[in-house]
Amino acid sequence: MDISERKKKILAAVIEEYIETAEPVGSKTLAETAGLGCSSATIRNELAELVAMGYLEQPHTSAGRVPTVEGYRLYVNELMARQQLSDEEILRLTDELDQCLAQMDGLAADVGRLASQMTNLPAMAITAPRAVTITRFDFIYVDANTFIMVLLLSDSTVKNKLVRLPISVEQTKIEKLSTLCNANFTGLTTAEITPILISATERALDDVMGLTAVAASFAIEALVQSAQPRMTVAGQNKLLEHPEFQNPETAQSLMNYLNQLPREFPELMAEDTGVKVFIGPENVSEALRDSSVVLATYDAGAGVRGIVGVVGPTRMDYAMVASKMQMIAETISQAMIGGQKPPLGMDTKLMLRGDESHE
Amino acid sequence: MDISERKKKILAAVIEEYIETAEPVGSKTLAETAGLGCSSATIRNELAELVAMGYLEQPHTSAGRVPTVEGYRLYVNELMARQQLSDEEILRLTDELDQCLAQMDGLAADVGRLASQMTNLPAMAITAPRAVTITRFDFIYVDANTFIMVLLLSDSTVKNKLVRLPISVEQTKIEKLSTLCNANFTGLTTAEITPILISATERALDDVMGLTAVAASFAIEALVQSAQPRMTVAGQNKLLEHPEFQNPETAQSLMNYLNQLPREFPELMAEDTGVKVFIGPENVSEALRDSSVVLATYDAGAGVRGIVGVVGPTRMDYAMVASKMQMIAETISQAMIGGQKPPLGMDTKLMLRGDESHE
DNA sequence: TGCTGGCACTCTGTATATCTGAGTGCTAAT
DNA sequence: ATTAGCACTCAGATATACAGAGTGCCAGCA
Repeated sequence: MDISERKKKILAAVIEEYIETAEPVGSKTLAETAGLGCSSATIRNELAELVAMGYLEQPHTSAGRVPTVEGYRLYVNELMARQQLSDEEILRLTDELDQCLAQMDGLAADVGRLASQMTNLPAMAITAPRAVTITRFDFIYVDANTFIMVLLLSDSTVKNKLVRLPISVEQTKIEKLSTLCNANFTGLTTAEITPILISATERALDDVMGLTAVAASFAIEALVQSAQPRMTVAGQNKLLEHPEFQNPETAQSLMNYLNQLPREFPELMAEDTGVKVFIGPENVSEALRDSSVVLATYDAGAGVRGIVGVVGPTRMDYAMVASKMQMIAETISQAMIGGQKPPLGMDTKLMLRGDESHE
Repeated sequence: MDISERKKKILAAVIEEYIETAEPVGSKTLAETAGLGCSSATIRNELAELVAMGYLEQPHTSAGRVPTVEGYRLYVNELMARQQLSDEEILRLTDELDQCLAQMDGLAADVGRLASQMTNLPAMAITAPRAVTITRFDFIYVDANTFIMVLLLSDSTVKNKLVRLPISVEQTKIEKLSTLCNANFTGLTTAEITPILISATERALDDVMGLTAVAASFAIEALVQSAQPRMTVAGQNKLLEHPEFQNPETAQSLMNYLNQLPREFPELMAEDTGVKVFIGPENVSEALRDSSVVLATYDAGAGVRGIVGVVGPTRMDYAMVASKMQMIAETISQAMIGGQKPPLGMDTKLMLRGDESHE
């Protein structure tokens, strides 16, 4: 069955009104607010048909109409106008992002915080790094009992560790360790740094102090850590602001879910880019069946992908949320790919200076 | 006025009962459960006196009694028996701590998570580092356009940064930069690294590329970052489990407070060591007036102090919470001071190995 | 054929009245 | 001092009445 233009208009009006008020919306208010030139009776007829078509429903015989999942879905897919962000918002957004891009490590947390702040909803952020190897080992000899290990990873991040030894060791030994590590352990994945390889290295170094073991275990730790997606949840308090979570049980179950998310997030991992909206039961997880999730995927360069998303009531301002999430994702992608990786190297001001002097 | 032994017993019984049930407790239940050999009428008389003394109160004429702040205070100070932790709990605790001590950086977050988990309450953790200086600069030359800066700070942490240059630079230049930085910027606080000093260094290096600026700004950034206390909040979802936060508004205001805590936490900073209990209005912050806070201070070595605390209803199991917090604080202190700083260097297993070979 | 005004009907949420029971304070007896 | 007993109080639960928002449908109108 086809859906007429007017029905679409009415459906959109119902949804937008419901998003604002969280109350079932009736024919009368629609006739007054939405500017379609017809009376409440006509609208009632249309509403009845929209109910029959499955886009709306009534909580009970004499209440207004409430959107169904199908209604929201239609709205999100076809009807809603993606909101234009105000200049002020865009400014604020880029500003905040600049700050949080300053340190790569806190990225997940900061992006999440940002998304939560902008949408007034709880947000989660995941950075999903790809498999990584060690590009280069360096050992800085501090004193006879101390050296610093520095690892350059293939994704251009650097890890370090201060190592204190219970007994002294000569600098030449450390230098030899460096040569061996660079020869034996670079370019390898976690699995490829085998105990056999380690003990071979140990023999080559004539290592009685376990130096190789320190180096190797730190290398593996760094690789594992990099391979581990960082996940954070921010702004849980925002949940309680929405009337559908006034019931403490509902709120609690969702918060509990969010708090244990890190362990089972993979289901959320969208494969392709862009903004995705999951409405109510469209969510895989049981705990999200009464909520909606908006996810945006961003590209952090070097094949690294991240996800930032928010959770809220099915009645959420999809237009607003979706456009903000898209904006966040795009800005991050641009900053991290287009911007020649400012977070890793130097600040842009300096970059410019360098460019000028090169000119 | 003096408080008799029996009154103390009754007060403790009331509080313990109330902690369990969250309901005003009456004379009859008291006569039955608490094993003091007297009838409900006697207890009624005693209760009336306890009310007069300010340790208990009645929500209304014909309800049971509820502890007042003074009642809780007396209980916490004198009456409660610090709970003995079970072996299983101790084991679990030390186990978890071992894991989270592995990386210093996540310490605040992990300690918070741990405290929250063990007490079933929202927890916050703060690491408060003292002022720090740079002990040593190292520059690792990767290729003509890239080098890694490594800073060893006076608190034995290491910071690093990968620097990508828009134009090439010779290794000798980097080496000279290293010498100059070590000469000019080590041992200084943020304030002491002045623009004058920086530009002097710039001239000495004949620096047209802004290398000095990169180095200096990273140095300052590292110092500032170290000086910034790390604060986290964990387990906010636990809040909703307690009946006093069933009212969404109460819960929300407290959660909002917790979420913005990082900006105004200093008031919480207890000056001296040990476990502290703040009951209801004893808290400085308005938002905490209806809740209680239990704080434990731990010593992370090198003068670094941290705080871990939980927030909950005034009706909380002080005995349980206080002993667990104390345990957490003690374990961390021991691990970080007694244990020769395992988080910074090598794992203990290795340490032992080293010791043996030295023997 | 499609729109509209009108009317009877339905149903929830709120307000009001009633009831129940836990718990008290007090008094008189031990 | 302690206890048993009794009348009293008050919050919370249950039941009832009420108002209002919204519907469905019918009959009249363009």
